Amino acid sequence: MGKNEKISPAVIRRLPKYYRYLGELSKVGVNKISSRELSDMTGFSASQIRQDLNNFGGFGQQGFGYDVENLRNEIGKILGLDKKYKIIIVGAGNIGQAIANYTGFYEADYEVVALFDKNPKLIGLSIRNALIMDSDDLEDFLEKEHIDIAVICTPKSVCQQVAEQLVRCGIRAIWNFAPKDLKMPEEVYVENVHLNESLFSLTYYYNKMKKESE
Amino acid sequence: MGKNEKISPAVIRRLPKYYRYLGELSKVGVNKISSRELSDMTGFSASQIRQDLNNFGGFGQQGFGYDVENLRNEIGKILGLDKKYKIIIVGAGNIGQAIANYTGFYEADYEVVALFDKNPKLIGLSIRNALIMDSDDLEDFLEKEHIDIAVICTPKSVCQQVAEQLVRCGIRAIWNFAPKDLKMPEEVYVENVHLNESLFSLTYYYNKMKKESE
DNA sequence: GAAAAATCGAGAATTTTTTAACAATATTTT
DNA sequence: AAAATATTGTTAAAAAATTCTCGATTTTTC
Ligand SMILES: NC(=O)c1ccc[n+]([C@@H]2O[C@H](COP(=O)([O-])OP(=O)(O)OC[C@H]3O[C@@H](n4cnc5c(N)ncnc54)[C@H](O)[C@@H]3O)[C@@H](O)[C@H]2O)c1
Ligand SMILES: NC(=O)c1ccc[n+]([C@@H]2O[C@H](COP(=O)([O-])OP(=O)(O)OC[C@H]3O[C@@H](n4cnc5c(N)ncnc54)[C@H](O)[C@@H]3O)[C@@H](O)[C@H]2O)c1
Repeated sequence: MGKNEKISPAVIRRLPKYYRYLGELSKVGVNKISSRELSDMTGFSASQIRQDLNNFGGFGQQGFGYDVENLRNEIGKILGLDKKYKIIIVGAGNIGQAIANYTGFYEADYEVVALFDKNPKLIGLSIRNALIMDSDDLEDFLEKEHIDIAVICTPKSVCQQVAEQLVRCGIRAIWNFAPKDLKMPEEVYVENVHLNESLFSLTYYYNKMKKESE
Repeated sequence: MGKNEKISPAVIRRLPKYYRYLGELSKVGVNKISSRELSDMTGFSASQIRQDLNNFGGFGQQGFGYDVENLRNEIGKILGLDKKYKIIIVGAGNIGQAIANYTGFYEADYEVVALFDKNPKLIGLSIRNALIMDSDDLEDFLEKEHIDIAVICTPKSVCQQVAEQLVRCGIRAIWNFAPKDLKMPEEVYVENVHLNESLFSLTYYYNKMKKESE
């Protein structure tokens, strides 16, 4: 499937956006799209879009454009959205519950199988078919069930030790919401959602704009 | 304060990370740090750290390093974390409530002043001193109160119209959690938190690693 | 107190990413 | 059916980001 070269992270982060727009187009019955039109929608340059896609193979047709449904499927396959993923969430507080409650990852087949917490008041409750379990039972659970992705929603004070426990039990993909960089072995991929950093960037640009408009 | 050139977004996104590590160092009593040590902690190269900081002025001392507390303050000033910000949240569902409940933006002075929702069951409730108000009262509220940042936590179907309403009422900074790109005039800064895209990237790298380890 | 080591800041070199150019190919028009 | 138009894929050029190098300066060692 495509070329063997290393694909830059910037490319990978643009793919989900293409995928989303293609999904919207598909939904409203558009079945052909050019890189130029996609550029107008996404804000990325047409050239960049073509370049990005050609990292993985030629999905378009010269003189014509791209078939919306086909391109969407191809990008989905590249990202792995054609497969099913089982997820657990560790830390069933504000963020952990919000994610468990979320039904909008529909585009792909993600299933939150269980949550884990150490707070006895939460243990035993359910969120959309997923039970909140005692975090003491985490290791036993992971021995029995195959889980693809673990979401860390604990306080930052314990996120590193939780991550290490997860990795010991075979987890290789972590979605980390705690504001700390996990130190992990190479074979584990960590995707951080650092909301503080996002808000701080926003703050910088907010102030910059205010200054400029003075 | 520093030079007039345009600073790249990549630099701005690294500053909050430096700021966080410096805060941690400060807390444990370290008061001197070299770009080399900061490199070991953050994973960014020492050269890049020095280059980044020199966009804003020379905060270090040759042969010595950087004063932790001083550098942290300087980065804080660059980001604008020395000022106070009033925030409202539109959409008091899962994510909106999670953010309102969050006390971890402590590093700077952010205050969630109010939430807005159209669900009568939510209107009137309070989250940490912030009242959930009727979204019909949003415009009146914004006329009276000065708000710096609006957080959009509504379903994506209404996020564009909500954003337009906010901008009409003078909002210039939006933190958007809805999975859609807002079309906004130039003078409005939008910081997107697109969790779907983050999860899709994670999925790509998870699959890539699995393939490589086969 | 002189020599050695550490370190920043600045500019140069390198690498990576993005944009532009254009030949090849498909569609549409006349 | 020929000409005009549209559009991709690919290669080249340009721009941007990162890393390297090194002189200047401070601290540490002997
Ligand atoms: N809520 C937000 O808006 C927000 C924003 C930015 C970052 N974060 C980060 O996300 C994480 C979660 O935030 P939150 O607001 O949901 O916090 P929270 O306090 O609501 O939830 C944390 C949960 O983790 C549980 N927990 C603690 N130790 C545990 C352990 N060892 N094993 C399993 N569970 C454990 C707690 O019982 C609690 O239920 C934190 O690291 C926070 O800094 C949250
Ligand atoms: N929860 C998650 O984990 C998650 C993940 C990714 C993206 N998101 C996005 O974040 C947004 C919020 O998600 P959520 O899970 O909190 O949803 P939610 O349904 O829990 O909350 C949405 C809230 O918005 C309110 N609302 C609807 N229309 C409104 C309007 N016109 N004005 C004011 N309020 C209005 C609803 O009454 C509801 O309380 C959505 O766009 C969702 O796609 C959420």
